[in-house]
Amino acid sequence: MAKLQAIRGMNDILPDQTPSWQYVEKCFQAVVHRYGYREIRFPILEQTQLFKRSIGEVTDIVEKEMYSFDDRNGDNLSLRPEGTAGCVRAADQHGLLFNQQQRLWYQGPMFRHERPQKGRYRQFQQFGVEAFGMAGPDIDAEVIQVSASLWQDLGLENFLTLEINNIGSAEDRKRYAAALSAFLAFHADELDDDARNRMHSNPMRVLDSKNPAVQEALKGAPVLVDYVSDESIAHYSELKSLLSQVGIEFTESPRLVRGLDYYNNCVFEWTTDSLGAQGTVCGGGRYDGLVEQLGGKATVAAGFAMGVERLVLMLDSLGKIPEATSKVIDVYMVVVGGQLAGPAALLAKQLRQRFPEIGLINHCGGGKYSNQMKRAFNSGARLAIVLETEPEQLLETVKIRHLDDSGDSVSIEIANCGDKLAEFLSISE
RNA sequence: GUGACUGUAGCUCAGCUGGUAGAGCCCUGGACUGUGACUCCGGUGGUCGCGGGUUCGAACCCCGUCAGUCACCCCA
Repeated sequence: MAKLQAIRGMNDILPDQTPSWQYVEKCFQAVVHRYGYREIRFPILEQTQLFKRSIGEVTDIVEKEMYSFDDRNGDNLSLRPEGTAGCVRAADQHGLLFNQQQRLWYQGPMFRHERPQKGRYRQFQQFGVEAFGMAGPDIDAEVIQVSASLWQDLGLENFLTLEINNIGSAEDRKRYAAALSAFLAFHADELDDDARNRMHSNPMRVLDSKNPAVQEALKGAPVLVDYVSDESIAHYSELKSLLSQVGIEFTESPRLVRGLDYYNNCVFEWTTDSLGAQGTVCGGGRYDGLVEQLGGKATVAAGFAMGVERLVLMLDSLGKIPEATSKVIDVYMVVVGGQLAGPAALLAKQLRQRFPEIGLINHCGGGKYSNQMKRAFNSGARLAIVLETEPEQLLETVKIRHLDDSGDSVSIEIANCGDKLAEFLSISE
């Protein structure tokens, strides 16, 4: 029978890797806790309609990247390609939004059917925060600060740069898109196929084309800023002032356009050049119209999402994962001779009860002393407890050996094993 | 979705122009040694990603397919 393998772009995270992940998860949770955000969990599967109505019918994500299918009832469902839509749906459905302020965070797998490459997978993990019910630029600044705090904690602050832009209100963009669309149509023969396809359906996406010919043709194109309302501009400049006051550096990128339709006014991205082509580690912004668009009472909002794979990749390549995170156990028990299985299990039980915080592996499966000792060293444990007697003899003493360069060992009565362990591991009870 | 490269033991790889597969590491048994070592001897482990085709014969050629890597595209 052919061997089964994982689905393309869906990764197994093996024991050697999980410590890095746990490290990032712990940092993230510590940061959002400091800012008073509360965790929300919502399903991986939603009605396809939810994503169409929030992310946008003509976005790449909805058009060609969603995992959609009919379930047994004939309902069309999709694996979530991002978190915001589900978060809004859940929060609104349970009455968390109307006339309230909410600071929420979530974490979990997202799914997009893209061609996998470095930092881009079909199942990937996102962390995100969403803040509801706060209209001023102060919450925009706070959301950005949350992300900046995480970079600080992870030691990445020098490897990420913040880009921001003001994309105006939905109304502003509608007027601008019409003007841009007309401009592009006039210059259609200077564009490539991709740009021509989008010039009516989603003209703003043409702006960040990497094709030099297209960029050349865009010279003289209408500029979004000219279509943005005064109110929006005031909000944006206040945000910039706030960021400066808390010492967050940023660059303004007039071409920064988010790929999800629900964003408005201030949007931002954190990018790095240490990841190859997938430089965006975190992206977000305001989405004041989304709640109403999904059928709720109008509620302003802002948030971001970050890709955990990309963070872990960065941390690994930059050597920013502390070594201690992969430490698993403290003590390895070497058991020579099958007749000692009982006494070994009993001693291990007693030690685990007395020292619930330490990790102790009781060697199973037999094997000769030297091989067990090798495992003890490779396990990363600090101490080995050696159980060994002549056949037919009672086990009265055990040996505790330091697994460092000294290799020192002491022989002690089994009853005193716990005391000696506490001393060697500096455990105060 | 497009393109380039790749896919041989658990791991890293070799295998010349086609003749049914090797090395090192790992694991394991033993010898030696006051005992994670070194050295020596032995052992386990592969339907050569999968499926077709060409051939007397394919890991090596052809087609398809799956997966990996990177880039385009897109985004976290």
